[in-house]
Amino acid sequence: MAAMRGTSLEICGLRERKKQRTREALIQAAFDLFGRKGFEATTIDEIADAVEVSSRTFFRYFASKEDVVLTLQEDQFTAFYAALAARPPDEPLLTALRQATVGVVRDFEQGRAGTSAGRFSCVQDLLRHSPSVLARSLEQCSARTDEMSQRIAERMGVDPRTDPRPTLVAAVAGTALQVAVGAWRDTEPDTSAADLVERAFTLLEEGLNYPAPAVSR
Amino acid sequence: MAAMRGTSLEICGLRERKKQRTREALIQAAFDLFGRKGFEATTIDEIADAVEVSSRTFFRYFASKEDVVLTLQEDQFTAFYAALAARPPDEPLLTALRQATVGVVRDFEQGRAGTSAGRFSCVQDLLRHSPSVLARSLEQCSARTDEMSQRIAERMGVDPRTDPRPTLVAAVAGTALQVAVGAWRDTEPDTSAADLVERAFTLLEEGLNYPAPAVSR
Amino acid sequence: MAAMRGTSLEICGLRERKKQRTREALIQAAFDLFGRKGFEATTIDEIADAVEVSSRTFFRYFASKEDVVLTLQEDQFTAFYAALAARPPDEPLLTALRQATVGVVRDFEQGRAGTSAGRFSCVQDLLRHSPSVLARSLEQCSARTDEMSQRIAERMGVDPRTDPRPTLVAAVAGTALQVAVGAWRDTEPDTSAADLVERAFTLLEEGLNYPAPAVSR
Amino acid sequence: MAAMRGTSLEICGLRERKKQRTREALIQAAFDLFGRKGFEATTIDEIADAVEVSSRTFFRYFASKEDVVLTLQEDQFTAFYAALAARPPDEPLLTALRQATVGVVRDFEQGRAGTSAGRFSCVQDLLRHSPSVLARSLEQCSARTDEMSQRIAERMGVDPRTDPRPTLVAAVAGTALQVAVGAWRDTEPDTSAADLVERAFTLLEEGLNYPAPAVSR
DNA sequence: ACGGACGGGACTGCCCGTTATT
DNA sequence: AATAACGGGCAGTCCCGTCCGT
Repeated sequence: MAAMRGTSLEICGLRERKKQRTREALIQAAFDLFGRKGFEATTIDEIADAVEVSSRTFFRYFASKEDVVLTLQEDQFTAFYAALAARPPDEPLLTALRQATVGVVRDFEQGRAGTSAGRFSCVQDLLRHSPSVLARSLEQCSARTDEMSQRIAERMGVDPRTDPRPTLVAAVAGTALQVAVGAWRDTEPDTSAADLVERAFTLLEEGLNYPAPAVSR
Repeated sequence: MAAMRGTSLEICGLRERKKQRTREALIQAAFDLFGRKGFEATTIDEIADAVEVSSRTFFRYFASKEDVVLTLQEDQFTAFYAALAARPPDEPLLTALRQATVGVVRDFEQGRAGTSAGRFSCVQDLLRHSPSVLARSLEQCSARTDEMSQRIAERMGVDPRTDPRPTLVAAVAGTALQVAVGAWRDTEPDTSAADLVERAFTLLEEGLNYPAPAVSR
Repeated sequence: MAAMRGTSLEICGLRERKKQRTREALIQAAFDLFGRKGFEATTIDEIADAVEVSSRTFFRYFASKEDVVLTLQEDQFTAFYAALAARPPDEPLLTALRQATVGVVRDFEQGRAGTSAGRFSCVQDLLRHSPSVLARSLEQCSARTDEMSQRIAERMGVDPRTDPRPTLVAAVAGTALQVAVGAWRDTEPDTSAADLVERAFTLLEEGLNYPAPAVSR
Repeated sequence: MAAMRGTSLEICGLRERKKQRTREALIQAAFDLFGRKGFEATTIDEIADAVEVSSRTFFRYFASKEDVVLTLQEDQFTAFYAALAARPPDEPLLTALRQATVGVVRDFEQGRAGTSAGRFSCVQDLLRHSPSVLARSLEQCSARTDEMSQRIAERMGVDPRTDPRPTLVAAVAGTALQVAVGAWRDTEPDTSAADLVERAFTLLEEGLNYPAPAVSR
């Protein structure tokens, strides 16, 4: 009666399909409105109206207005985990993180990563101009730090509950990414975000404990 | 009518004093209620009622409920800037940051840093249990990163607009602090937060690019 | 500085007057809509829209939709307590209750008892057709029964905690009133409710233990 | 497909039995939850969850949350009608009502009246602690007053549409019952409800128009 | 028959602009 | 002129009850 359920791509029921369509429509409508009127000026009722559902339904799909935006980050995290797992196990840690991160950023930047990729720069704009989105994004990132720590600990072959290094590396790597993306937003539009990310991780690899300048002043 | 306003220490007017008292009373009442009923369960009306002002007045002193909590962090940043400036100029960068940070944390932890210090652990509890407070705190921290970058750039003798390193170091140092405080919250109550902070910065100084384990499993 | 505040009639500020007007307008609009569409079918938004305030404002004046209706009962209770206290102390109990009740009903029925009186029959309809209003009304009445018992006990010169009679009389009198009003709703529009109430109380005074009919059928 | 459905006693099918079990389980779960958290605070979802059905299914059995509670009272009314019809026709009215009422209460109180009887005191607890349940119950009682009036009118040999007395007696008798049960809830657990009911009806029979105390205080 | 999705209404809290009061 | 009360609007939650696919 239930033939083969397992692959994540499987979209058997009529019902599931409708849900996916509603969800995607909400995201699309939200991004449209955000782009046109700004994030704070867009009300949830407007988003819901655009898709012709009730605002109540919006909340069945997203816990808050910010969550629509964060959907994209979810995908990025997922992609990152896959990329990290694909790195050769004998690579030094930060090198592997750099390679994985840069690869994911490049994919999203160039729209190679599915539906959500095309909204990469749009999300960056929102993060730039809407404090509450930024706040939620930061929150989500730190919430993900636990999972990141776990994966890094596995790579290092240590226990994250006793060794503080995985957690620290996870957090620092996340920060480096944020700094790089932040810098990217401040540059000309045609700069490659991936390049800036690569540079930031390279600095990390080289160490940050810069000596005081030889000639003081 | 406004004679000589300039020095920040000036607390001459009767009016200013009353404002300070109202402000402090609001903070005190807020922390009392937060401690007793939790952050989200406490309404602004309750805080205002406890001090016998209107809730509208609350908003003259704080932009939001979260801001009451973040008052403390302001003090910490201020203290940190002073501590960093006091480090000898020939110290390597991360070493100076470590010394400054550890000193500030130790002072607050031990209640040596004025009125707000005694609420250090209370704030940590709020950060732990109230997502919105955490979000605002993270937001505030990244907002402060610009100023941090500037100070670090001065120490390094470079221009933060062309050299990405100060910004990266500022962000990474902030992250290290957060990770350490986060770890501290998960330990027994009598652990020293300052010690954990020191350890995190020491790891940073040593570099994070750990090699892959010799025996691959 | 504050000249003579004490009388309940005092309505000095422009503000208070506006509040009273808003409140009264909400009540009026609510009753209009209830009358036209029924209680459940009327939404708070509609009431608020009719007065051109936000629905949020509605809730500043009434805790719930039902509370609009119960406003009237408050006035009736207050009037009744006054009327009962005014009866000569040597009147038999049910007689005093009858006189007080009939007086109050007559005043309300004829619109002599302030603004709310004109809505007497409308409230009765609501009580009849809207379960949730009835429920709240009954709740309010039972809450008031204690107070009624107390007043009756005082008149009887007994203690209501040991003597069951005051409570019984209070409840029975309330029931007689309800029955009379219920019968009145089923009659032609120009019947006097007060007359029916008077008749019901007279029956109570005469005793209800009717003998079986002499000729059984 | 539906073999022989006619007699109400017929409980042949496996399906019907399951339905009865579900229904009974819902009632039981509802009463448990009402007792523990109160009526209002209990949601239909919780009741449904406790029986492991969807809330949708709940609505297949009961039109609303209140209906669960009122199930029991239905049985009591039915029993009362039977008891009243069994009284000798030459008994005075209130006497007959007293005998019938006391008998029914005694049966339920002692669990002699089928499944629902065992929940008698449970329902009383609900009536005691949840005003809204009480309200609903009163509402149902008033709804039943019409039927009661009819039966009483038959006994009196009059027409209830022209003679107000049957309606008044029906309502007053219901009130007396309520007052008695209310008083019973406030006494020690082992008091007999039936005794209190008997006392209340006796007071009614004696008349309530107590003279003013000879010595006015 | 069942249950997930949905609609929609009640209600609350936060925050802010306007406006009356002192 | 300073202050706070009032009102508005939006986010967000909860719950009831229905529609429709399975």
